[in-house]
Amino acid sequence: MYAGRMNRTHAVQKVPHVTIADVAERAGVSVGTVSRVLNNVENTGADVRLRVRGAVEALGYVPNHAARSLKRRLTMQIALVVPDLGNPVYAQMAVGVQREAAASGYHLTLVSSGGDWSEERLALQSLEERQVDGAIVCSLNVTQNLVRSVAEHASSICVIGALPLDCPVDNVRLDSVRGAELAVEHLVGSGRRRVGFVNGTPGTVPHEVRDRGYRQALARAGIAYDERWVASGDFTMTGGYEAVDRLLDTRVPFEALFCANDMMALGAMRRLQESGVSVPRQVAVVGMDDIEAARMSTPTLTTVSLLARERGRIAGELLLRRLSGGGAGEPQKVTVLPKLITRESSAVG
Amino acid sequence: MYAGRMNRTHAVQKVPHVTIADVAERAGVSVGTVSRVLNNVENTGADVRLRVRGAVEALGYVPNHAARSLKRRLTMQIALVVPDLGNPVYAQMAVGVQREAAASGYHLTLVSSGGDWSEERLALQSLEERQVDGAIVCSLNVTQNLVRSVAEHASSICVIGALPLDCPVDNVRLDSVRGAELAVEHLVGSGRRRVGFVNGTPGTVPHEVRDRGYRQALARAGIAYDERWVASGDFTMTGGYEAVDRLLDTRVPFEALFCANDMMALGAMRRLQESGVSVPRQVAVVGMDDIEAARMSTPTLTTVSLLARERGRIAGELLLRRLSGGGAGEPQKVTVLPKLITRESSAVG
DNA sequence: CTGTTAGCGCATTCAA
DNA sequence: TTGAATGCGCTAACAG
Repeated sequence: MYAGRMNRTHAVQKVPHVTIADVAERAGVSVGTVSRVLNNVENTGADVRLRVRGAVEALGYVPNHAARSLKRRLTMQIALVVPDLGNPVYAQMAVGVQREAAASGYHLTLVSSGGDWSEERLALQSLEERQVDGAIVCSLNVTQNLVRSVAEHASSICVIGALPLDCPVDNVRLDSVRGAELAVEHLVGSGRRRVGFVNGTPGTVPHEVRDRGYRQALARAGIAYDERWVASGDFTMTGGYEAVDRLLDTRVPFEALFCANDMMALGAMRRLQESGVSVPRQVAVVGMDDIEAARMSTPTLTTVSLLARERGRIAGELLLRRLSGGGAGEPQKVTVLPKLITRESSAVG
Repeated sequence: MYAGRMNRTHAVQKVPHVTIADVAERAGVSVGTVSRVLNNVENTGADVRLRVRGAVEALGYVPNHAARSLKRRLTMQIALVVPDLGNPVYAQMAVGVQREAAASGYHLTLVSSGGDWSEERLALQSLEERQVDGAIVCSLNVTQNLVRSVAEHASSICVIGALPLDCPVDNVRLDSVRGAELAVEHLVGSGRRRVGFVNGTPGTVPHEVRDRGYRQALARAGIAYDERWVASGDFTMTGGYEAVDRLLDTRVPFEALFCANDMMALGAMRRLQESGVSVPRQVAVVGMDDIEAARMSTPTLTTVSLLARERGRIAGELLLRRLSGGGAGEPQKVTVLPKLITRESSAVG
């Protein structure tokens, strides 16, 4: 029956919120003056300024964000919507955006949509609620309508990734076809002409894109496309492992291997090594993504970085520029070129 | 001289903000009623409810977050402060918090402090500005004073990691000593008694902690501590590689190796394999962290997970519970036990 | 059950 | 240069 005294020990003592009015009183000026001093606006008398600053200090005044937002119609917050924060790619993207935002005094709100389209909708709604001044959306599910509806609300928005044509919003995209080309060109450039290819899940966009890059690079090098060099995995390590299994079965020799992503490349290398095939001496391998594991495998994996952090940084830059410009201006489109990162798995000799 | 027409094509057409008053007028009711309907509060007439909902729909009304926050003194936002979002550990932590927050209708603001203490200060300030209702701080720099000052502002806060004694805030910590013990126990349990140890940078807390776990586990197994089994790296892959170099030089045989983190374990395995030592047949290896690369190495790496996501989840849970409880109640302390994840690098036989 | 009204804390207009 | 007054959009307390 001692319940009456429970939870009292550390009870929160409500610190009476000190407002701009308290500061004004203490400094012997009006609230308007305090506001002006705090925002360094208009000419304010040196003495008054000092008294106000003193009162702020003494009272421990700290401005109320909600009130300021309500009045200014600015939250100084932007949102980033990604499918899955747990995926290192998106985590890196978040870092890029965060840095850029922080540098401009903005805070970042993160929404991990889980690929769920209703979650995305929800996130964009918070934008409409003016909980944030703008948003960066990275998702495969951004439909034209979705973006349109938001854009019409006069909100600033930037999309990372593919976008339906004719969407009047800022956009950062990636030339992934060029990425695949870079990989193959690198392999061919080191004198290996029989270049195998482990692509991802057939029917997906990434599959399509990498296929195009692979074919174009070969064509440009004057090498005929041979489908016996090509196998498909499901973007997992096991998928890569088994794809090489099949490639090996055909007994068609190859001296290089381009894999649609690093995980499959790692699986592929494992399979090759288990067959006694030396990487890179007998077969050079190149992956795509530049995941952390690529730096730690044996041998370390040559790969094509898709520059997630950089794309995040650019998206942040575009969005912030738009915000500072009042939302006006032509939609900006930026295309980022992937970058080849050379490591041991494709070394020559 | 056509500047006058520049940037006009896509000029933002300010959609006149539709407010609760507009809805009220359209529905033929008062603003109070609209507010009640929107918040499902008190009994409202079915017909009125319908008319209001209709008006909301027709006008495309969306509540203004700032105004609501100002009035309710609640932002429905919480913050997470981590040293570096780019570090997968913290990214995972963020995922844990985010999930928990989203489930309760809260948004997550992320602050990557870069280990910079002033950044942390800044983050906590946004807390004081009532930009967020509460914060989770994960950092080595949380000083007692810092936490105290914030706690006094009646804000809810939860710290992940070590905390000065007597800090009256919620706290989630990790029993890392036990983590090291788990690793060594696993090794010893598989019949290997000569357990080498690659520790991290001497003089750091993680070094201290793992050392303790290593010694305790050995002692408990009745194995004498032998310093010739121990080397130190700097938590990098190269560090692990070179540490094994030294271990090999001493020519003191060992049949198992515990490494203070996965990166060093990967480096260690590489060095062992280059010396023709088979892992796990001749030497079993266990790391710590469970980074992505641990699942992709050859052999895959047995490791001790520090459960970052889980800690984030728990921290979120504690914070949200406190928020819903009005901030009152005893500070909660939760200790998470690391988890052994068995893979190929420590297989028996 | 619903309408009216008074602020929440601040920025900003208009006077002085 | 400064003070007074108004309202941002919404919730909640009070009347009816």
